[in-house]
Amino acid sequence: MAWPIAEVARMSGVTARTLRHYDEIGLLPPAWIGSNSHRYYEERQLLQLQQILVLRALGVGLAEIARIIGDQVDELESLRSHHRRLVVERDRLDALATTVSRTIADLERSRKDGTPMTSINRPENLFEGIQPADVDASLRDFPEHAEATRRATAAMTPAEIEAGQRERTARMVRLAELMAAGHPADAEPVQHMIDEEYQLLSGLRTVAVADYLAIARSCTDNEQWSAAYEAIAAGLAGYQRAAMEAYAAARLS
Amino acid sequence: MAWPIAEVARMSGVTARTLRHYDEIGLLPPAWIGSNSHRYYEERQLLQLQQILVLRALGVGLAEIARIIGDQVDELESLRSHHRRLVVERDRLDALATTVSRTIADLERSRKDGTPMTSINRPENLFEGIQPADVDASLRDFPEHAEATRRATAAMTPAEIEAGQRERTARMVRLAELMAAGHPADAEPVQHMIDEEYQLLSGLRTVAVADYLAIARSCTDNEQWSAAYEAIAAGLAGYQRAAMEAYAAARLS
DNA sequence: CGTAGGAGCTGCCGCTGCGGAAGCTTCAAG
DNA sequence: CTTGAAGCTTCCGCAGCGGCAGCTCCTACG
Repeated sequence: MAWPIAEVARMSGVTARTLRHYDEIGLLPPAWIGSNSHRYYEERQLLQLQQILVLRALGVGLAEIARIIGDQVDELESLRSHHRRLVVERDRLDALATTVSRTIADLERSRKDGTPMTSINRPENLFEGIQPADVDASLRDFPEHAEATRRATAAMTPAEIEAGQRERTARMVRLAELMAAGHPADAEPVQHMIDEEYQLLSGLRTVAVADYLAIARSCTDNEQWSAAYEAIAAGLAGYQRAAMEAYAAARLS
Repeated sequence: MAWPIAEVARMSGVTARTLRHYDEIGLLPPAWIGSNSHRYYEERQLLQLQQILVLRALGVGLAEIARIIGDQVDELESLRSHHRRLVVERDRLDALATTVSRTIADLERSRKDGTPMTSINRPENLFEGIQPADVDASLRDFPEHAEATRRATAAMTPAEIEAGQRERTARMVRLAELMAAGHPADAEPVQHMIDEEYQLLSGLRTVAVADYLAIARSCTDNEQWSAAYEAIAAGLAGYQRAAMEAYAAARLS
């Protein structure tokens, strides 16, 4: 008992184009191919198609589905990791929605009052503030770490160093957005970012709590650093310091 | 005061590639282009870039950002609609995560007990159940609506009719998934789907509450219909009927 | 017996938002 | 004079198909 492609399409609710696509990527080849090169599917293929559709409805990617079908991985295990991804993505959207609604409220307020909004990233300041050199220059305040850092950066390609710099800048901008959105320094999304930073930092060098707090102080006290932060948004240096101190108090023994 | 592309990249935290891309799609052309065809950006462009990055961080698509920048639409209004999209997507992921975790629990249980799971979509039944003809045949039960429906379908192209059939099938499969996931018939996700169905139906023909309830009864009482439902999953016909009746009770005056 | 229509096929372009790399020019420094 | 850095354009790739063009093949109808 074999069915042509259009029949299968009608039965399963997907288009024939999709079935051809699944054949093309090797996810679901037909049972056999007629002399006129028409695709014919049998029960086994339909069963697999149903499994594919269920997993797809659960948001699992086709590549992942292919691995599950091929029995190379455990369905339960893969569903569990997929669930984790779903929850993370949901939380991200949730935080995003919160930020957006706060932005909307701010905009409405500033339209009514004429109050200007917190301005992020005046670029002329950005230009003055974030010179690549100042990251290195700031190391002078931590001579005992300079050596470790130098060794770490020496092992990196220029491209990696570039990328690191970009990421630091982007991170500061994101932090400024959170600040502008009205999150207090100890709010969850902020602390989540600070945690990421801490993980990166502790990957680079061993960092004691006292050292970490010293770095936090430098955000406002070190001229180069605070200039870089303030160039992005007024008050950002103090905000970063407060966030780091809250992080140390809450999560570092 | 003009900055070359790499400088802007370092300042803003995006790559030069991204800036070129934004130029390419017309989102952010540079202030001017040098005789060596190098791109140079000035303050105005940097300010726009910051606006772009903020909106992008809020998850707004580049096309939408372009319209906002071009002042063709109101930023507030567009943010509001974006917020709605975000919430919808978040809720979708939330429901998905719930379903996945339920699926995981079911799988774990059936592995321990050897209890079989609710089976969706045995395809051989699907084949018997969902013949395109039966949708038309079922109209015999509603002669007073047959004419209206015939007129509506006559105005559609064959491709649209095809698509409609596929969508109905896909909808039934989704409903079966919700049922298998353990949602009661009056649960929110189920009722949401039923509402979509109702909107589609009332777009096709005027439908009174009594008629709607008659249709609900047909799900189990009409042989063709119930066969189609049961072919997808055991108990689906009764589930659909219960969901429709709950919908009528809750939302139709 | 010719032809029209319908169902199938292959193959290519399009969407989003870039990343990555090849292969070229141009400019300043050693 | 040569090297290196920085810029450029152009193309391929990613997920998951949708939608077209242009071909073949089979059946039914006049």
